[in-house]
Amino acid sequence: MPAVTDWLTRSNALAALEARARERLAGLKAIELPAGKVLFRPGDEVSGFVLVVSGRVGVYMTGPTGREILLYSITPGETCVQTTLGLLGVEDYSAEAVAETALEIVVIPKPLFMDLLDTSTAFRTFVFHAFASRLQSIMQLLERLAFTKIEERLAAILLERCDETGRVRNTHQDLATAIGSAREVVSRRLELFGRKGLVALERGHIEITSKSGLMRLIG
Amino acid sequence: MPAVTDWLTRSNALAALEARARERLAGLKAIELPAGKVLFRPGDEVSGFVLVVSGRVGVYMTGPTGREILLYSITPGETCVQTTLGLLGVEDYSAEAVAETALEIVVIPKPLFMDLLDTSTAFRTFVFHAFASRLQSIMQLLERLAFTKIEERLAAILLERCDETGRVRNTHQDLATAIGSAREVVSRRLELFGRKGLVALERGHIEITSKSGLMRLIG
DNA sequence: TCGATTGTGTGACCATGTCACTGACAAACT
DNA sequence: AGTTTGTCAGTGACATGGTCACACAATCGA
Repeated sequence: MPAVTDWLTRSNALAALEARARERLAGLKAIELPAGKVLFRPGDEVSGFVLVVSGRVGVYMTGPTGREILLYSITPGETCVQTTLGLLGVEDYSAEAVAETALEIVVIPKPLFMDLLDTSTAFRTFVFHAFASRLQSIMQLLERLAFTKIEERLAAILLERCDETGRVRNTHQDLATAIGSAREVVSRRLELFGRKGLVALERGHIEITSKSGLMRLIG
Repeated sequence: MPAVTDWLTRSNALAALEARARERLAGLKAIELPAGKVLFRPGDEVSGFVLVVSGRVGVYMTGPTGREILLYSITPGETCVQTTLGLLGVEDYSAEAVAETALEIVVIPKPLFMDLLDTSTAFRTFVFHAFASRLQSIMQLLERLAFTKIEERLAAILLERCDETGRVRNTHQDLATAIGSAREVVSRRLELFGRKGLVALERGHIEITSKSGLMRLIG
């Protein structure tokens, strides 16, 4: 068990919080979770409002054939709207949240959450914005899924996920999930990219050899 | 200009509103709009919170090829989350809202909206629930788009949109938009349904001849 | 070292979206 | 009535993408 962390101070998401609300939250400890831990599955009971302090969570939807789509990632300072939906009494649906790195999270128990919503303007604003921007991002995902070609989505995700040296530490399957496609499709398209000299393929990762070439594919 | 309507009384969405908040809203008049009116387009300024009192609004997203998807419909007592996003300062994206029938709407000006959010628990709850259930429905749409076959989506929309006698007063294009597909695809699939004896095709509408047959396709 | 697991490559096939048409029908106009 | 115009539906050809069924190579544990 870690020492009580100063998550409230570190979390700039709640920086604007009033002193009174701050006091109420001060007692909560951040919980540490290992990478790979499943935060919730379809049908789970929701016990509180989840705030990610450090690390990254992926929220996935799985189809009947086993194909998966990454709905969104939760980064530090963000919350899991899925659980918020549950707290507000909306039935949930089939999505799964997985810790993609080691995590520190804070769980605000439902009664405290409800109380803060009523009493803290800053907290309310925070929750509203979280909702709004998540809705926004889901709509963008929908738009990409419905209207954008694989080639473009793939190029975009490669550029998004590469490090400074241009290396993308993802398997083809990871990339396929991220863009809502199938592994085989990604493999084939990557091979094409390879033949065009845009990338070099290795087992488990990809080297981008022409960033500008990929960027041209996005427009 | 219609007489001041009693929209607040008629709208059971805000039935639980406190007396004080009710007073603030009492001065607002419902606005009547004709069918076909475009409520907003991408890039429009948002002046207030929109509540539909009667009629139905369709919110569509259009792709570069001209293909359209119905994101959701707004029915009486519901709000347009798109405008709410705007009010909360989230940039909006390319969606369009069209009156599908004649409408009565109420627009709560931004300052009053903000004030109600701060002072009325019931109003806040209403807005939160609106957000939550819209997010929910958008996710379901995403799920259908990503994982469900045309046949199933088409059968579902036919059953959803038929009247008591089994007639669906929609063109193939309407149905295609509703399920996020293309007109030609819907035409072909409908012809197949016809050959199987599930529907009879006419110009401008469709007669369902075997409800149970369509239901079997959904599962 | 020997499986077992994981990541990738491939071919075949089906479902769907797109393009480019055609014709059928209905409302409006002369 | 005939003509025009616009909407709606049917169709063939083709490209893209998802699914299935494999093969094979790299990696990792026991």
